[in-house]
Parts: sequence; C-alpha cells; structure tokens
Amino acid sequence: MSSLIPTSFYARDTRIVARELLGKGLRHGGVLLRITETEAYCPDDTANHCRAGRTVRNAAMWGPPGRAYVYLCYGLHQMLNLVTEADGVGAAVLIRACEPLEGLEVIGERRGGRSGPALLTGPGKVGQALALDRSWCHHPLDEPGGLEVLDAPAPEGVLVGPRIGIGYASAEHGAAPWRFAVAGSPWVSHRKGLVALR
DNA sequence: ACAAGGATCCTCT
DNA sequence: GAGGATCCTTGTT
Repeated sequence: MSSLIPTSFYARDTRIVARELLGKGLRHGGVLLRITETEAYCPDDTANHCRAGRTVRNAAMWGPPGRAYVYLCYGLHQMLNLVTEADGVGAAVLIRACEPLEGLEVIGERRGGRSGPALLTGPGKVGQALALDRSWCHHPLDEPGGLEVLDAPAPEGVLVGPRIGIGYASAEHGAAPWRFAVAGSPWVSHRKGLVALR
C-alpha cells in the first residue's frame, strides 16, 4: 500500500467509486486506515447535500473530483467525503467506517480511550481518528504528505444495503442499495440490512 | 436576526 | 432499539 490514487479514479459513477474504495488506504495525522464501509451520494439524489443546489457548505462536491469534502454534522462531527464525477456535478462518497492499520495508540487517544470496533465504525469516528476538520475541505487527495488515499487490493467479498440516517430522502432513494462494506469485517457499522453483492 | 433541521454518537433499557 | 446532546448551516423575516 504505497501509491496515491489518481484523480481519474474518482471521475466516474459515484456508486462504482464507492464500491472500489473498499480496501483502500487512508493516511493522515500519523494514522493509516483501511476503508471498510462507504456510501454513494449521487447526482439527482434526494439524500444528497446538493439536492437544493450549490451552497457555500457543499461547494466542494460541485468541484473537481479527487478532492475532500469535509462537513460538520450535528454541530460536532467532522465527516469525510471524497468528491466524485465530473467537475460541475455534485456528488461524493462518504467514508463511514475503517479498520486501523497503523497508529492504533493515537487513534485510541483521539477516541477517548475506547477500543475495538467502537473506535472506527461510524463517519464521525473516522473524522475524529484522522484528526480532520473543515480546513481539509477542497484538499486534493493525490498530494503527497496531505490527506492521502492509497491504492490497495480489493476485498474478496462486498456487502451492499441501504444508506443510514437519510429518512428525509424519497422512498426510492432511501431504499437504494448505495452503501457498501467489506464482507466479514468487524469494522462495519449497522451490519443489519447488508447482503452479499451478487 | 431568528428558527429549524440534521449523511451522528453515546448511554441507557 | 430509543432518546437526548450539541451547534453550525441554511433559508426566511
């Protein structure tokens, strides 16, 4: 796990990018993580922050692919997304959960001394473990030494299911199987509702 | 200037 | 499985 993923990887259908991000590396703040759970937020998606058009907060999602979109949820959680699709299209992949590979001690400190899957199963937890804040919004993900996304082999099996916490979306989008997770991994939030990808 | 609403987390049952 | 904490962003006066 060493090479940075190029921008072209992100300039594709958001659901494909979300699935293929499983297993990839995430390095920042002295910590290396393996992505184990993602969600796709697509164009024309009623669960998407961009559903009401462009705003100061969601500007990064409308921008070029391969950059970070970090936003504050419930006034306290820093949520990491990776911007997808062409420049001018509002779409991104939310990183929901990860497995720790390096820096376990630092992660534990940032997560209030917790241990086990509670460390990293949830998007707010991932942001906290990586020491991210909104100053990282718009940051290019292929820049060495910054917030790095590293290439790695795809997992053996993938699970899919509906996304979490989007009760405000339409019935169609609320049920869409746009959440992806590494099969058999304990580092996944809300296991219920996930099924093997054909 | 104000009110409303969250892509969650944690602590209980 | 359910409910409260918490405070910024947004759209509306």
